[in-house]
Amino acid sequence: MSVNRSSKTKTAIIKSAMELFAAHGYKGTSVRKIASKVGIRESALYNHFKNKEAIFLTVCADIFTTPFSKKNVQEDAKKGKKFLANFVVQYKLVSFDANKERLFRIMMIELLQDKTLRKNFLNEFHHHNIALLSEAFFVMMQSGLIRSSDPMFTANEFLAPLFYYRLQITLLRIDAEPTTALSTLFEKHVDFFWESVAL
Amino acid sequence: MSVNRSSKTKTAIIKSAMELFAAHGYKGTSVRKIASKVGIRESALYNHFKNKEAIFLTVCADIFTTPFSKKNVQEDAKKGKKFLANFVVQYKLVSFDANKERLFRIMMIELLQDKTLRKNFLNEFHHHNIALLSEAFFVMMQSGLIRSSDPMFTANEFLAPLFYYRLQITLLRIDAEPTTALSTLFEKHVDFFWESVAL
DNA sequence: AATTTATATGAACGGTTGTTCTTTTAGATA
DNA sequence: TATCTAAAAGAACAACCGTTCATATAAATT
Repeated sequence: MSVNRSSKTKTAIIKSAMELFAAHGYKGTSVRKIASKVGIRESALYNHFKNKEAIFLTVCADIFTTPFSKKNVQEDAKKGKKFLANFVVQYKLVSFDANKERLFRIMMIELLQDKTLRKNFLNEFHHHNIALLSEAFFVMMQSGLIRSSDPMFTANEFLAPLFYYRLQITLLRIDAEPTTALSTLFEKHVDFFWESVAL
Repeated sequence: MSVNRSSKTKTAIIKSAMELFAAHGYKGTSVRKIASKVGIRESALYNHFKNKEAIFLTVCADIFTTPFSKKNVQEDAKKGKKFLANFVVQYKLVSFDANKERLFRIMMIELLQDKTLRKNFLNEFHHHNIALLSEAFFVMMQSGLIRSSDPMFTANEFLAPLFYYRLQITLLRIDAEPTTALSTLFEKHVDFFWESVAL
């Protein structure tokens, strides 16, 4: 099948493009540099993608896919601290995943320039997590596990440090600097947070 | 004095350049667009600045100037919650200052692409605040105002949400969306945090 | 008022950008 | 093996980039 060769270079294009976009952003990445990295000419790219933006959109396709499902939140939240610990473990895994990290870099670079990305960040990334955590905290409050308060605000206070630590890790890893000191922050955050809300 | 006319256009260049850099980043801002916004030709820019980078560096000159001085921390920290409330008030003022907001946007856009900026962010922005807060929390712990813990970690937990809220405000304001819901988060954070650490 | 000095203009440069086109090449089909 | 098809190459394009330079202009100095 001719599909094989075609899809093979298409995959190579996406891979190379992702690395370049993550390093230099959309404007800083030219179609020639992508093609060169793949090992083909720039004109050959157009056999696989309509234009540069199409490449970018394909690269960014699952930039907001999240491991956090709303499924079973009502039940899982009753586990209290264990629920939060599990949430943080998954958040940490994503933070240290090479591919997810590249997408995170792209997101942070384009976040302030691309309105669509910005909207998706707030909806898919922020609000999704806040909604999930809010629901969980609401359950915990009703179950008497934590002290009563505004669940959404509690969710914000819990999520914010995770994002900040992830950003720091990303920044350090760009320059290949060690992140060992930061990796324990996630678990410490759960302990600190739980101590402050638990009844 | 000829200085007058010169410095007038130089100021205009910096102003226009800052707005464009904040909106479209370094690569997305051309010297022609800066000149056009000022109302002069691109060649005239070079009478005031050596090159594009010199304009950018001038714009970014006080990107990391902070209202938080280490002066009197030892004494002020003894006020406990009031110290934190004051810190947050200043942080909030900076977040809603139009000029500081533009610089913050530029910083966030270039942070993942410009190594120097990244280094300065970690040193001047992050570590500076963490050092200041660490010192304050250490004093509070010794004074018996808050429960003993790692001061630096406590500082991280206190600072992280502030940054996250500021980022959200920035993102919303780019699209001219209301930020009223977010403006109260700063004060709520102080209350929430103090309740979790106070003895 | 005449001269000097600094700022603005307009054209031009070499280079890069995204994209399109025709031609060549290589793999799949018959 | 001959034919068809899809991917690659190579050249070219118009537009834009940062920067330079000779020239014109307006302001400041004498």
